[in-house]
Amino acid sequence: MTARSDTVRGANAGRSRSHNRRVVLDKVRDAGKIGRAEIARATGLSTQAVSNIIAELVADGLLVEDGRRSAGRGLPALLYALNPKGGFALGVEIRPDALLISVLDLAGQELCALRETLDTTSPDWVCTRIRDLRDTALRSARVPAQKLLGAGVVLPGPFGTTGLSDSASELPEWQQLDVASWLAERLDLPVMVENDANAAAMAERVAGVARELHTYAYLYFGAGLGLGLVQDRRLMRGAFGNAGEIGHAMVPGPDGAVVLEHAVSRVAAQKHLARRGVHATTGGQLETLYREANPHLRQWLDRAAEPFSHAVAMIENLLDPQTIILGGAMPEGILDHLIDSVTLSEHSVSNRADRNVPRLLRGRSGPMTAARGAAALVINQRFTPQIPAGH
Amino acid sequence: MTARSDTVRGANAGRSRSHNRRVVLDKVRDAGKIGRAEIARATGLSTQAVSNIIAELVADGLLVEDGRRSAGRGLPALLYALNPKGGFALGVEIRPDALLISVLDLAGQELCALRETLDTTSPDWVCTRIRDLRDTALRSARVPAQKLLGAGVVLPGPFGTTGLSDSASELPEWQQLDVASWLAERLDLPVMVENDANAAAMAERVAGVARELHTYAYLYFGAGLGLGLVQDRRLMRGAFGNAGEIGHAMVPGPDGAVVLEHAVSRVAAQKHLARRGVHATTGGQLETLYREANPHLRQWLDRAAEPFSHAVAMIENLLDPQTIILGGAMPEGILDHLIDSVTLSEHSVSNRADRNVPRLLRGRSGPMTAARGAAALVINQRFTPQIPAGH
DNA sequence: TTGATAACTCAATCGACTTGAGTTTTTATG
DNA sequence: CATAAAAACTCAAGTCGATTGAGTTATCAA
Repeated sequence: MTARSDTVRGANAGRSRSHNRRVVLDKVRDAGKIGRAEIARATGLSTQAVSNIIAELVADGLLVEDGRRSAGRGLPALLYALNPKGGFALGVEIRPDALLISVLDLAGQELCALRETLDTTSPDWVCTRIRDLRDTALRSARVPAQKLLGAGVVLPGPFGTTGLSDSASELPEWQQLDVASWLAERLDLPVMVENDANAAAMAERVAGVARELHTYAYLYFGAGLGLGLVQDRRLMRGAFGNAGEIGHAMVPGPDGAVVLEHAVSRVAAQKHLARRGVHATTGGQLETLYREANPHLRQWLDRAAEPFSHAVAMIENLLDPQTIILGGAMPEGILDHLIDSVTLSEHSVSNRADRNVPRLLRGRSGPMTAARGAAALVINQRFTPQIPAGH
Repeated sequence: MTARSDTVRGANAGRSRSHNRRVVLDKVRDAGKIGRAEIARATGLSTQAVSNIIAELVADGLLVEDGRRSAGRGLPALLYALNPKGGFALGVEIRPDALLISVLDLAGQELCALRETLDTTSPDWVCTRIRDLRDTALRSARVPAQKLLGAGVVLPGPFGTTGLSDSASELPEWQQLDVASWLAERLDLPVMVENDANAAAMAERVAGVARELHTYAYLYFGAGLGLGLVQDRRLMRGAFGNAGEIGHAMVPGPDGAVVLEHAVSRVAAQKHLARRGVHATTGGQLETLYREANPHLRQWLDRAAEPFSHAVAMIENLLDPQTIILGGAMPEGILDHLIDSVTLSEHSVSNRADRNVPRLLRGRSGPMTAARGAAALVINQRFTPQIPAGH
């Protein structure tokens, strides 16, 4: 499914321009407002080049002029900012039981979120549903179709047939398909496909706690537990697109080694509760139980702390991220509780004096993170210089 | 020590050319011999552009013409190959007790390897020793100094003050220093600094089992256990250059959770043997014990298998590499034994039908891997297109 | 023998960045 | 308050490097 880059492409004038557009957009994005001269200094481009690129971006509607700023002597700089309405992205999350749609603007604001239950998951049927929901969403968000920059699609990983494939719960009919090009043709849009954790990581980068981070990990609570890895602004996907399958790692727990996601995940919590006669099928119910300080849930949290701490230590030492973000389909209170209850290893490369970000953060994107992240993939791509790869 | 990229640089004609030179070199390297037209097709450049670049590379001595190849009709292609003598790299490994030097040619062949015991490790003293050994090595390898492309330096990680810093065993005087620029000035060469595992990973890419791989992990047996991560030809260094500190991960073992490198590392084996009255301080002694089927060593290997298997599973599921390479200061027989004794989890993203590389490989670079890898960093850099970053 | 095919070269063109001179606006200074 | 320094920006020319298209050469197949 996920072809890997075996050859890197050469550069030419056109590809330089496209790279430089991204560089400029990225700089504007992270500065908020910024003048040409400052961009030129930061990027090593001449002010003239920046001027030309900005003129183009303004003409395309991606940037807008936004005031002046005087910094001491000299002509005050004309500032530019992102035009949130300059482009939009469609996010699609396909689950075995439901279809979720999100529309984001360039600034990462969610303009519309839709959800629909799926009875069948055949690609053709799902595709017609996506098209319907897309149209509904665009109407409600008042977004003209031609301003859609692309679509991101989240499918349950892992991709390809691997030892983790567990076809019962997943989307067997989709595994054989080159989803990106299949959907691109039918939606008439560029399409990017990712797993939930990677998408969620991008949601936080585009409009969440990771806005100013370039290297971080995102622990995604879905059915199981996934990890999205961002290194230097780009997703680390591994050789086959399946990096981050942390849920199956064995970690030490209170009663010996356990599979991480058997100890720390929403399903794990629900099973723990069910065995004690407490049934919580929705996130809302879990949240209520947490607020009511349900003793069984507390017990589960207490038992989850140790394996969770080991997972955090493992991620820190293997990946040396700026921070680890927690999010996904788990009530915020519970995520915060996990963060508070973790034993942060002193024996970690992340235990450093000069850090300016907490070692753990809770994400902001809430339960629709994956669909939102799917759209964020598209937006992030516009802002992140790529090494052009593959054919 | 390791400044991180906060801004990506813009492209211009000159930087495009430098990118394209790397792209062409990389293609020649992995094809062995190749003609202009094929490079053009593979990279998306015009044949004319490839011609110009090749002319430049030939003039610089990096490529040589190497025969013709006829593929059916049409003019047979003039083939080009790397000129191994077109450039050389110096590799330096600085350990608390010794200094190791390696000189590689462009093809990754080692022309000279030197080792010297260090009594003191003050930067000034070490620097003079490096200069001396460099001169000796260049003389013995008959390499003119002006053909040195740069120097790679391996220092014991982790970099910066972290929870893993264990200053007793390391090089405290070096921690405060910006080693790369400090040495660059004194050696009058571009200098790159990495930890041992990352360097070792590059050694295998430049002239070992990873020649044709782009995404893999390297488990490095030094004093402890480190992990070098290569994703899409580039080292994954984490936010602070300390990614891959796997040795401190807690993994399940035969008697409960253990620190991985307490179970699987050269020091672990030596301690195990010492407790049983067998003293093996050198790699050679370990190798002899292994060949003699020493029961204590066998017992250690048996006990190491489980934690090692967990580590492998963890790496596979977190990073989805093409393969995991084992190497470093551990006798080959023992590495092979570990590879044979590992229980490869079926429950892994690496368990896939379409793989064409074994899940585990032993590296080829032997005990001087890190110094050799240091030099390989320089060579790899010439071949690997970079996203230009930072100021 | 002849034509198709492929690799390669030459010369012209083009796109995008850089350079340097000049304009405008603001602030600091005497 | 006048003036000079400083900074942002624009204009026009120059340069670098890739592309394009026509032309040459060598090989193979019919």
